[in-house]
Amino acid sequence: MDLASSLINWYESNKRDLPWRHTQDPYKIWLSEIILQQTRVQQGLPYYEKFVSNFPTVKDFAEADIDTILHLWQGLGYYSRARNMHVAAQQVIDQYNGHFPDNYKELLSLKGVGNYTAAAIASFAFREKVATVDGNVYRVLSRVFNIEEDIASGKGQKIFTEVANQLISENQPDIFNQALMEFGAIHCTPKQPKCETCPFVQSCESRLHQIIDQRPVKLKKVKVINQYLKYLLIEHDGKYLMKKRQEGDIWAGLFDFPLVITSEKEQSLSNGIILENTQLGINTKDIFFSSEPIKHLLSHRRLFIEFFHVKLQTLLDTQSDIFQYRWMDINEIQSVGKPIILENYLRKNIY
DNA sequence: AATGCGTGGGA
DNA sequence: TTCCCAAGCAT
Repeated sequence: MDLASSLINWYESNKRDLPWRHTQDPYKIWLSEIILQQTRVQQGLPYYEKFVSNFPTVKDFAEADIDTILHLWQGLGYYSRARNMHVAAQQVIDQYNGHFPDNYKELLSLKGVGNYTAAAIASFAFREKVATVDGNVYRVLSRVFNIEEDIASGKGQKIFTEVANQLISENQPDIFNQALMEFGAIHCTPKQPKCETCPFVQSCESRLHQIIDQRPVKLKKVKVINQYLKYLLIEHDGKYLMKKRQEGDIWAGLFDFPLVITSEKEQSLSNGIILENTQLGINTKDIFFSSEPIKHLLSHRRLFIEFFHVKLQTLLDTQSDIFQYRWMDINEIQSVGKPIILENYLRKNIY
């Protein structure tokens, strides 16, 4: 039996029951694929349910307020996915008359839809014969065929895509795609793959050479930098000063408090530094409480975060609006998307 | 082509 | 604790 057939057999008796496998609605497939980018099923599942029930159709999604979408996305990370989805939903309404494009090529034109996601929607919603090449596929193929090419390079991605399209089942391309990814996700796992019960153990080339743990080859290493964030929780009359984060940095589109960022650990919080960072005339003597530093890890940064509570003696004379600051009460703060570290701190200390 | 973009879980 | 990562994409 060929690899595709064995894989499909394995899939039929081992697949997980996931909600997006019960629909052919391209909108719901798209939603699930975006949510699952760089995200585990367990983490993404509740978000998928939330979004489907809040926005049953692409039209609902397109007409929604971006702040509402980001609030629902809160905690899932990579927030550009949500912002891009909002744009893409409007593309579907405006350019495709509300009907999802039904082929790989046109799907690629949607914001936030790249090679993998376009192939996934084309395959699962429209049965187009195109291989879905994701991290699982890289891993399985690199092991079974002992492919040494770096999966992060353009050349590598081309090679793996060709191999996958070579292997894809003629009659059931969609099932084949699901099967290959599912096999990587729960059987041919990054660590401790279940080789003992693997249907391909006899022919797996990297297994034969005992180099499973060296596949796939991934050369790029992310550089992690330290940053020290000092948040100012400026309170007056039950409201706090906040502003929406702009594009070009982490948490774009989410709301947060005025803050001072330093790259040095032992930077004291002087009036000058606060003024320089926030443009606000806050005086350190108005700080009545400061928290212990909290460590927050991003894939590319190590953040050490402190919270400084400020009670204003007199209302700020600033024209806050020119810096896009807003006074927000607890209800408003709860209703907008914020970095998870803020949500956690607020739940513990303020709400 | 290389880099930036979150969060939570497991070894 | 630290590291690696989990169904990528835009620039």
